[in-house]
Amino acid sequence: MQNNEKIALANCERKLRDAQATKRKLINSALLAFSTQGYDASSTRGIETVAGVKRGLINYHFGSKKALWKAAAEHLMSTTERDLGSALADMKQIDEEQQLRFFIRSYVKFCARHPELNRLMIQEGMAHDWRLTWLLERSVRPWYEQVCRAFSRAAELGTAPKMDAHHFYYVLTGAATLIFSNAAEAAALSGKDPLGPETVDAHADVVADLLTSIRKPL
Amino acid sequence: MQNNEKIALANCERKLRDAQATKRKLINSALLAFSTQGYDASSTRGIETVAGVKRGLINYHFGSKKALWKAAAEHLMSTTERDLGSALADMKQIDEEQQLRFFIRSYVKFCARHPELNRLMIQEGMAHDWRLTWLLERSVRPWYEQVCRAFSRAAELGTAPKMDAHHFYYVLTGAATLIFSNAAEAAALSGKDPLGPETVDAHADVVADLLTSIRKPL
DNA sequence: TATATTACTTGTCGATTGGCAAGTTAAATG
DNA sequence: CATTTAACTTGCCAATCGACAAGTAATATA
Repeated sequence: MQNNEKIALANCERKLRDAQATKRKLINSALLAFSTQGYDASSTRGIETVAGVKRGLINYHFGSKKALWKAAAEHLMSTTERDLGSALADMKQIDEEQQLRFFIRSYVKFCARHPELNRLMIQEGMAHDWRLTWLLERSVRPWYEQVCRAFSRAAELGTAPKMDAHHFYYVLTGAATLIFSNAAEAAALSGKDPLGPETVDAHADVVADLLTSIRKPL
Repeated sequence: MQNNEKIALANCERKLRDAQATKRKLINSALLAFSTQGYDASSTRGIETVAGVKRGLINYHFGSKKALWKAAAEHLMSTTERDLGSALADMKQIDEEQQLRFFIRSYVKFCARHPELNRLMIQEGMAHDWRLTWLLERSVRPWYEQVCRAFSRAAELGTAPKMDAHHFYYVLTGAATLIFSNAAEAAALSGKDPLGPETVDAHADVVADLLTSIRKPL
């Protein structure tokens, strides 16, 4: 009896796990398509093919293309909050004068690990439809205010250059991410892999040097 | 006779001008669609509707969607070269130590006047297909080398911050353009028009201050 | 063992896509 | 005035789109 129950439970879990695996594969494939091609240019059939699953499973598991986009965006944003959140927790352990520099370097390295985040923001930031509204309320506005607060604290300490916080946000975001968002172009221009560890580290240093008014320690 | 000839010539020119007007309207509409929605998400029927012309005229005047893209991109790139070229000619008239600052401010203000340029580059810079190849050979590579040369000259004068030219290119381009490319998002976050003259001028100052190591004159 | 549920599969629908071809219209030409 | 040409118009085509519905197969439950 107990044995049968365990087997039944294991089967149930395996079945659930397989369904979760299908959803996970679809979300990863959707994220790739939506961030690089945009929402309208991404076909559900193409997303299913890249995910390696049968046609129709998007509508079965998510109900619609719109719901798939929301699930994929939610997955990306929660991943972002988890990864960047732990970096920001580490930040508070270090010397206050170095915090802005640490923040910027962490942000640049995160953007290199997840270029799909900024690609999606670029795709959806140009026109104001339901997807930009969703992104703004779900994560962009909180993140924007967090960056502005970090900048204001650094400005009080004198570790940030003098400028308006709004311009700082777009200078930081643009300077930090374009080389990764446009990796294909950057690779063709330089001959090097923009997402390789050396380039990422060098870029993080450049952006941090520019956007902090004190020099990095030896 | 001479009068008739003049009338005939005028009629001929009017006919030709109307055809040119149709092509111009289609190119402007195509540029808007391709830069904000991307190539695949832009429909030829939609482009014709926005242009206010009848269905079928894209294939009549350009032959195919691909040829329309090339014509629109060529128009944008020649406009860019003309506008930025005159700014760069003005640059050589001023004090050499102020040239990098003037260059950056001119570039930022141009990007605000023509956000479709950087939007198109972002759309096409993510994946390496025939459109990125076309853009690279037609204009990106020459412009990239021009920026790198301007940076190197400024570095010799000591007016540029110390960094690799490739990183300078992407820091400048990203910092200068994201606030305009993502104007819908930036407007929602700040409540102000990112393309308005005050915001553009403030942004040009911020980027120029950051990317030149000497202060602006009184 | 019979039934129900979950996960997946497949056929089909109406709408939209880019492109072609056979038109029409009007001005230019001889 | 007859003919040609340039500019535009429209009907149609195969392919693809998102979505739905009617399946199948395997597992869970009673």
